[in-house]
Amino acid sequence: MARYNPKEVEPKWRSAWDAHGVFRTRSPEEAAGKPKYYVLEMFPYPSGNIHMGHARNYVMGDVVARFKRARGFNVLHPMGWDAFGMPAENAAMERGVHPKAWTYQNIDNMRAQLKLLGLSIDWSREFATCDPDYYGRQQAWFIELFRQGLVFRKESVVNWDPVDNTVLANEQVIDGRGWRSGALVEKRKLTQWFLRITDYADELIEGLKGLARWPEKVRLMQENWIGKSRGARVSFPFAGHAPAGFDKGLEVYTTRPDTLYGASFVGIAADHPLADQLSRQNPELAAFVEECRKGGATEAEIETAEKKGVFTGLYVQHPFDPNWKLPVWIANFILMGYGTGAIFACPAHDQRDLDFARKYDLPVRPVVLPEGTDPAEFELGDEAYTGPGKLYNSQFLDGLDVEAGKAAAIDRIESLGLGEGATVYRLHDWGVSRQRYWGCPIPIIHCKACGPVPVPAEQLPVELPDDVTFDLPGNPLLRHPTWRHVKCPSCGGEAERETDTLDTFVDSSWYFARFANPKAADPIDKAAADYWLAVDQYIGGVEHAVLHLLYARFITRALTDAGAMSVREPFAGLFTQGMVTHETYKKPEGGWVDPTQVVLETVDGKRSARHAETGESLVIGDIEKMSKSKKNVVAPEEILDAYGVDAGRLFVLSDSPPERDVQWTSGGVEGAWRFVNRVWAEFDALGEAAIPAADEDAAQALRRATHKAIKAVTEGFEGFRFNSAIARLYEFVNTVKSSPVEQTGSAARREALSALARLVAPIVPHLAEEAWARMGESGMAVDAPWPEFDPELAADQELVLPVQINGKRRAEVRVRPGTPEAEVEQIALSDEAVKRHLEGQTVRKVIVVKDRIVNIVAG
RNA sequence: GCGGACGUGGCGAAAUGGUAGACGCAGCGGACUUAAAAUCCGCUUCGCGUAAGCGAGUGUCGGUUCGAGUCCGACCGUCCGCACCA
Repeated sequence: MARYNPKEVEPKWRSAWDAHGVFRTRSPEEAAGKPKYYVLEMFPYPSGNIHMGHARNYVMGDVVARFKRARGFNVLHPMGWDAFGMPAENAAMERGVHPKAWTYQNIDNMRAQLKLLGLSIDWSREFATCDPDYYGRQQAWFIELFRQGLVFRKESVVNWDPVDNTVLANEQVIDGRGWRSGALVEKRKLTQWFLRITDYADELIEGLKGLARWPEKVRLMQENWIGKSRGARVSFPFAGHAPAGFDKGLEVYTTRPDTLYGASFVGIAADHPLADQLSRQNPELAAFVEECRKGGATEAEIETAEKKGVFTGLYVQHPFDPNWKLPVWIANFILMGYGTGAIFACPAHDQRDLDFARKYDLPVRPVVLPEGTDPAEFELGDEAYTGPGKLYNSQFLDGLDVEAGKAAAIDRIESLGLGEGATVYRLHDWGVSRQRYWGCPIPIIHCKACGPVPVPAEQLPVELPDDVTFDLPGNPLLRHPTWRHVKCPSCGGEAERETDTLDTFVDSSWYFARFANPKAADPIDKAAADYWLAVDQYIGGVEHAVLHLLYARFITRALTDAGAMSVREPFAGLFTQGMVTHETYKKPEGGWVDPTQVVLETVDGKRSARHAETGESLVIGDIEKMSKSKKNVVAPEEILDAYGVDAGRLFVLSDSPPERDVQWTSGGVEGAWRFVNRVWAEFDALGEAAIPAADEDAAQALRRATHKAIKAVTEGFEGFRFNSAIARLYEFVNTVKSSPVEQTGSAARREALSALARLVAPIVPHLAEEAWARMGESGMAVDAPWPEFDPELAADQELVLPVQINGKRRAEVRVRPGTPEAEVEQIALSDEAVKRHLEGQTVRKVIVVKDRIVNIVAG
């Protein structure tokens, strides 16, 4: 009996899988009749190394892929690299390596690391988004969308990251800081390329309803992000002379047109064009606008920020009453980026408006009366009333409830020609221009005569030049001596290439479709995409809940509408997995300590830590996501080296539900390693032939345990409850081990082990192969069909039913499954312990839940 | 402020409204060993009790139910997302 040696076993089986090409994806024809299943994990950025978080993500996907394979699905499980982006340029600037060399080197390194994990990936489909083969196709569809008007150019105020020297999308600004650099974002005016995601805003919200296998949380986050609101645009005509460009009045957006008769003033954002215009003549206004700009909508200072404003001196007319004049204020709480950047204020029914009105002593006029309130007694303190009620003080709206009032007000506004009902989104069009080198060149040529002209198809891909320098800040493409100087494809005149590159989120918004046929001449092979898409199970971190997952849904729709494929939702099932965390350790005087340097002890239930070398006692810190800065990182290689891949794969799945964070502990991985050995020991002890067991009852019990385990584990994998499935496997192994069926060659035992080898295969595939071979099976475990259970054997033959008296468990009775209620009642009532507890009481009622429980109500 | 999730032993966690704590970690006891490691066996929610057993127990308070960790309401706490969104 030899101890299981993963260092020999694991590479052997990986080679065998390779040699037999078992993970090569089968075409629909080859797979004849098998249903397809597309499993995909969010592809990694090639940062240089696979860390434990990657490992957990890819192992989860691999368990699904292997399980579905065994269950008879034709599986697609590919891998690629999200390879464009800033870190490559940072490396170039810091270390002088070329971004391309750095990236491909990292890919080679990480591919090798991933392969060590024994993943069932079809590596023949691999690509990186920085391959000209890939980004050239991206340029092709970009041009197609440009022709369709989904790509456009406009000057706008953009988020400028002063550290990365580039523009960021709204989605990439977090608390006013760049998502990658962490630098405070500045506002700049630039002409940029945009994708018209707002055209799909409604559809993107509607589509969420059909995504039954997405986490509710992610659907909500997307819905909130798109932020649809219904209301009205209303123009307030200027009283007297209208400022230049505002002949039609000042257009505001409101969701409460029913409260128009409660209007008190009209407010505009500090960066509203009108504020701009007025502050040029009025230093007081200019000073206020400047103050707002500085305070910025950046930080959490918003929370404490006081409502502030300044009167412009202008008045507008109320839309329903030309004689009613409302003052126009510039206010710091109005955002240019939402609606029209202008509002009408109804202080009685909006908290911000009320705060403002109280501060500047503006009128507060209630127009919504809560149910059952006397109009004479209804007064407002410091809290606006935003609830339901009947409109009053409102002329033609009097007596209507809020919803009817909105409709009536919109009707009137429309008939007066002053506006219309409108839907407004928080979502803005997606700015995709980045002033960076290491990205997909935007395939446009700017010609003074012809304007922006797409690069002709035969000139694609527009490749990045290799000879660039990173010694100066800014975009190296701008400094390249020749690259951008070209002839206009339209008129042949002197022209310039666009030097901006695409946001890397564009690269990742269609890669899943390219995997259907990564060698296709077209960006997307329609037949292949229609066969494989949607992705049946997508797995990744929740940090992409809005960014990547929203962009991918949008691009999929856009490309489908352009005829490239047929699917509208790219990801039918989404699973967001938790992170891998680790306890942190620090020196009393500060400074983090690597876990490998820490010795842990438990004395009288108290845990303590000390430094392995210096003996210095350490502080046990919080459990946090593994990160280099906290030094609480355990590299996958260390684990593979010590315990083998399988133990590592087992542990990352065993200790927590997959959607939750899992805490890495050395004890936990040792437990997984013990399990691997316990499983192997059973196979190692196996005899050759199948002979009848000596003990028929024990054999039957083992068979029952086997079929129960198959049922439970199968259900666990189906339901993404890997930790529960693993617990059932531990239980099963304990049962097999302690079963008195000691004849290692008995039929019942062989059946148990045959099932065990296949049940553990998705999680510990190398061990499963070794076990399968030990059993003398022909072929590999990876190709073996999933075990089926016999429902009769999986069911209990005898049940232990608890008997409760007044809800307290007092006894238990043994019955066969399916015993009729009346019979169970009799058995329960005649039980000695039950009788004892019922002494001196009358039985009022007996509830028997078949095969579950007996509850006797007595008193 | 708005929206959402969660709260169970020393720890990670299980429990279609039906025996709370499966499984694992840590701990304790034992076997094997000259010894240790490894391995194997047993115990391990808390309190009282030698034990059989009794009592308490899933953040707090209340409700629905024969029966609530699970459903409903209020509160407390933790985490996540959005945040002056008109």
